[in-house]
Amino acid sequence: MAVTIKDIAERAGVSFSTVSKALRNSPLVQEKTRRKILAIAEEMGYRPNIAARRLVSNKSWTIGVAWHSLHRLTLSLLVTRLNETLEEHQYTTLLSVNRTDKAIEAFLRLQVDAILLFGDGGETTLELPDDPQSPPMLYYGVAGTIPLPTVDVMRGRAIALAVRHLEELGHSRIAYIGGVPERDVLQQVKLASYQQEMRARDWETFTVLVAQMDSQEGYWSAKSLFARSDRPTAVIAGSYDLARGILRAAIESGLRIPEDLSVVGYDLLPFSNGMDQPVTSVGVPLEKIAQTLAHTLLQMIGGESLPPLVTLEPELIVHATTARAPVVEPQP
Amino acid sequence: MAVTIKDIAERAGVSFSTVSKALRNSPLVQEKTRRKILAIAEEMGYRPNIAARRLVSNKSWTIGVAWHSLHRLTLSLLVTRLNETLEEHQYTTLLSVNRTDKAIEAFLRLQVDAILLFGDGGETTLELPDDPQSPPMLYYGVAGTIPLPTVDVMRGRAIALAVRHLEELGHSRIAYIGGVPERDVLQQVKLASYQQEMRARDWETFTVLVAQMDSQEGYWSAKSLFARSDRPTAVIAGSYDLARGILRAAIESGLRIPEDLSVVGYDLLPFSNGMDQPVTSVGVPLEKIAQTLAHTLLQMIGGESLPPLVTLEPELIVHATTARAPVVEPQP
DNA sequence: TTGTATGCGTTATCAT
DNA sequence: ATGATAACGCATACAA
Repeated sequence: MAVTIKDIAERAGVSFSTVSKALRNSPLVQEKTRRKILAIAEEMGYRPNIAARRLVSNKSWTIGVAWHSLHRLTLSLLVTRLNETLEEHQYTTLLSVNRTDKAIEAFLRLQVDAILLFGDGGETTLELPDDPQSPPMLYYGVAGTIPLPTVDVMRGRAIALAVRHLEELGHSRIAYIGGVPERDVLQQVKLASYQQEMRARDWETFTVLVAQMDSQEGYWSAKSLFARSDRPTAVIAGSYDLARGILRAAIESGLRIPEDLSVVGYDLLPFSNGMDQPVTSVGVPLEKIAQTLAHTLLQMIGGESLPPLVTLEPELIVHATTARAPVVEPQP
Repeated sequence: MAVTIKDIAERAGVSFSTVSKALRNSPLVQEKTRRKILAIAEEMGYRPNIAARRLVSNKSWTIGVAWHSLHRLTLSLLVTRLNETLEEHQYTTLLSVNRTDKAIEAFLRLQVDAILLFGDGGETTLELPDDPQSPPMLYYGVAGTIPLPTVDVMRGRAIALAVRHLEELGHSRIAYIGGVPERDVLQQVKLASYQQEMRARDWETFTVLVAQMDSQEGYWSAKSLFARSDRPTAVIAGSYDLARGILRAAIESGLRIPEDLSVVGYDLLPFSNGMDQPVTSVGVPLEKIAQTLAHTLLQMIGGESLPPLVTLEPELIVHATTARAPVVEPQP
C-alpha cells in the first residue's frame, strides 16, 4: 500500500489531521511540527492521493485536452507551451487522442476541472453533452462552429494581413497554398479570406489545395505552381509546414527568395524552433495563444464570467522572404 | 452537484448499494430491478465518479503514457493504435507531454494503473522513483537503457535486414541517412548496426546524420549525397519521414527509382497511411508494436509475471523502391 | 434478493 | 496549536 497521511502521522506522533494541515502549509500548525512532518513525508516518499483529494474537495487540479489530430507541428508546440503555463499554476495537463466525443466522456469521468477542445475539422458534427454539472469547456477554433466559449485567432484576418503586406510591396499575382476546406472550418476560413481579398482588388486567384498540410505537400504543390508560365510573384502558405516546403521548392526551381518570389507563411512560432530560414509570417504568436488558452481555462475554473468569445488579433512579422515585386518586363 | 448512486437509489426506491450492484451488473440483483435502475441512471445522466471508485477499488482503469517528443509521425500513429486497443479493454489512455520525470510524477499522483515510457533520447539520465508501491512501468526503447521491463523492436536487426536485402540485390555502395546518435539510444543502435554490417563485408560506409528526423532533412541530406561523384546505389533511411524526403530528392536529381537507386525505409506503417509511393521497408509492423505494448501493459496490470524484456523481430517488406544494383560501366 | 455498515485517503469543521 | 470527527461517492462484506 501507498504511504498515506496516517502513516506519516503515526511516525510523527501526531494526528493525521495535523499532517494534512502541515502538508497544505496551513498556518494552524507550528513551524517546528510542520518541518518535522514534511521531512518524514519526504523520507517516506509520500504522494498525495489525487482521487481522495478530489473526492472531498471536488477538484482534481487536472485539465483535459482533447486532441485528435496529433502530428501537426504547430499544435504540438502549442500543447507543450500550454502545458508549461498550466503547470505554473499547479495544474496537470492530460491529453486524450480519442475521438473528441469519447475524449470528453473520459474527461468527464475523470472529473477534470476543465476541458479544452482542439478544432480539427471534425467538430462541426460534434454532439456536446448537455450536462449541467460538466466542467467548463473551451473550444480553440472558429467562432460560431460549436456553442462553446471559443478562442479564435482570426485566421481570416491573418490572411488578409498577408495580402495587404504583399500589396504594399507591389504584388498582385499572389497564390495561396492551403488545406482543403471540406470538413475543416479552420481551412475554410483562411481560403475564403484569401479569395475575398483577391476579388476585392480584382486580382486573379491562384489556389492550390493540399490534403495534408505538411512540408512534403507544400513542396509538390509549389513545384507545380512554379512550372506555370504565369507564375505568381508571391505565395501565401496556409501553415508553417507548407511554407517550409514551398521555400525549398522555390530554391530548387532556381527562384531567388525574395527577389523573384515572396513567401508569407501562417503561424508565428518562436524563433528558436526554426532551423530554417525565418519566413515572413502572419498569425497570432504561439506564445500568446498558449497564454490566452491557459488563462481562459483558469478563469473558467475560477467560475469567473467570461465573454463567450475571445478573439486574438493576428500580427505580421516580416523576415527576408518578402520584398518588392519584381518588375515585369514589358511583353512585346 | 453531480448525480450519485444515492440520487438514483432515492428515485428508484431502493438502497444505494443495490444501485451500485446493478450498475456493476452484479448477479445479486433482480433483472427487473436492474433494468429499472439502469434506465433511471441513464435518464438522470449518471456518470460514475472515478475518484470515488478508484479510492475504494484502488484501480483507475487509466493508463498513462509519458511522451515528451510529440510531432513524430510514427509515434503519433502508434499512440493512436495503442489507445484504440486499450480502449477495447475498457482502459483510458492519457498522455502527458511533460518531461518524463514530471510525467511519471503526475501519473503516480493520479494513481494510474500502469505507465508507458516512450524512449526519446532523454531516458538515459532518467531517475526512476524507487517506489515499491508505484504502478507497473513499461519502457518502449532499447533493452538495457533503463532498469525497466522493456519492449524492444530490435532496431539494429532491422537495419541488418535492410543491408542483407540490398546485398542480395547486388548492392555494395549503400548509404545510411539517420539521426545523430548523441543523446539518443534509438538512433545509436541503428547507426551502429549499419556500420557493423558494412564493415563485416568490407564495404565503404556513407553516413549522413541529421538533427531532425523529418522529410525536410531527409531531402537535403540525400541531395548532398547524390551530388557526390561516388554516389551510392542504395540508401537506407533511419525513419519513415526521412525516406519520404530521400525519395523526393532522388526524383528531383533525375534518379529513377529503383533502376538507378534503391531505397529502404525504416518503420512499417499501415498502407492506408501512405499517400506516397510505398517504400521497401524494414521494422516491426506498427500494428504489432501497438498490440504488444497494449498486451504487455495489461499483463503487468494483471500482476502476471512477465519477462523483463520483450523483443519483436523486424520484418522486411519489399516494394518497388528496391531492385538489382545498376551495372557499373567499366571505367576506361 | 435487498439493505446496512464500514472503509478507501483526504479536507474541513468542529472541539479541545 | 492540535486532535477528533464527519463527509466526499463508491464497493463490498455481511446482515436481514
